Amino acid sequence: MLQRRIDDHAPPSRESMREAQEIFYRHLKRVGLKHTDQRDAILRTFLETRDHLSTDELFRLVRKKDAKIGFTTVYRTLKLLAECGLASAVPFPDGMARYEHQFNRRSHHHMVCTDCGASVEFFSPEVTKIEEEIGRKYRFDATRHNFQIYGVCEDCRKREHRIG
Amino acid sequence: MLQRRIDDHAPPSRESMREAQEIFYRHLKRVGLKHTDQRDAILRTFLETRDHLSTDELFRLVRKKDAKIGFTTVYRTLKLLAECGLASAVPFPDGMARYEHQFNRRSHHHMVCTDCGASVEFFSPEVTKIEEEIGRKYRFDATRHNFQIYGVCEDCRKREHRIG
DNA sequence: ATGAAAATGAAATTCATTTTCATTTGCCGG
DNA sequence: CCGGCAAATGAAAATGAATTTCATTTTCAT
Repeated sequence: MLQRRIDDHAPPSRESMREAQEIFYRHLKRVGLKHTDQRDAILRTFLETRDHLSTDELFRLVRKKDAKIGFTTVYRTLKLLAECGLASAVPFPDGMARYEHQFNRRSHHHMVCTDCGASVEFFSPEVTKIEEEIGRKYRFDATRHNFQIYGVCEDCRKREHRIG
Repeated sequence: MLQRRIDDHAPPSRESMREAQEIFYRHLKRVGLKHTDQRDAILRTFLETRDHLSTDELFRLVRKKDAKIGFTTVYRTLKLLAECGLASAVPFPDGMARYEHQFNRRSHHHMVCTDCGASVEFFSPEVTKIEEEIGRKYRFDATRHNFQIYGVCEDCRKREHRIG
């Protein structure tokens, strides 16, 4: 099931695409890795996509552009993107590792429909405040947090009502 | 890595143990399943343990009490416990399915140390308030939420300081 | 007690993830 | 521009948690 993402973010401009590539290349150089066409293609595909992608889903999208790119390369590149902060894992109830891109995105959280899998982003500055407070209180060096709300979305509730 | 849990909850009294068993048996009856010694032993072991257990970890604990109980039965029983609300999955960075028991526990969340894996519970009624607000706003029938803060705990920070 | 339905547990299977390895490619020095 | 070496690639194999299968045993309503 594709985890459709309902959000407020625009497709990336050529500008921001280049900016994200810069970040990626700088990271590669820093850890002594090389710049390749495959990594380029994978980054571009990833940034263009709004959904929460599993490795396999990203692989399928990449393959449409260049059938010679293998699953393993997509898998490894996704890890690199996560390392440099361009991608981050989002835990979904289906248990598969899913990533969303984080470039130029403001802090947000997800409501996930346990029925159809759709996720709606929401924004709550309070959540970030709680992270800070708790970190201070427990002397934890808090670096990130995870907040998801699970439930049934309006569409699914209506559908169930019609059927039931 | 065992996910040690630092919390405020007491070991279950004989009283509350029986209460939890009641809930379990009622659930079994409702879905037409049977009461067995194995399920009993697994529930008891689960309730007595404070850590966040993977299926395998619970299996090892159960096996100490009764070596004849198989992994499969533990796996299936854990699912049943989750179904009737006595157990709930907690997503940890190690990616394995981990459960904590929910009987007589007040709503809480976790700070997870990404270094040593320890988790500290914290309580924040605001988080529950946010769940309600967001649910109302987006007409989502919110049933539960997930909130974890990741970071480095004080002990690990000190240890790293000594080494580095 | 009896028999139908469910439970058990060892083994097999599934499937996402990760590693291996032979080959190809990027890139730094001259 | 060239040589060489470290890294990248990708197919295939390995891993390992989660799940299913199935022959046997147990529960429980009658």
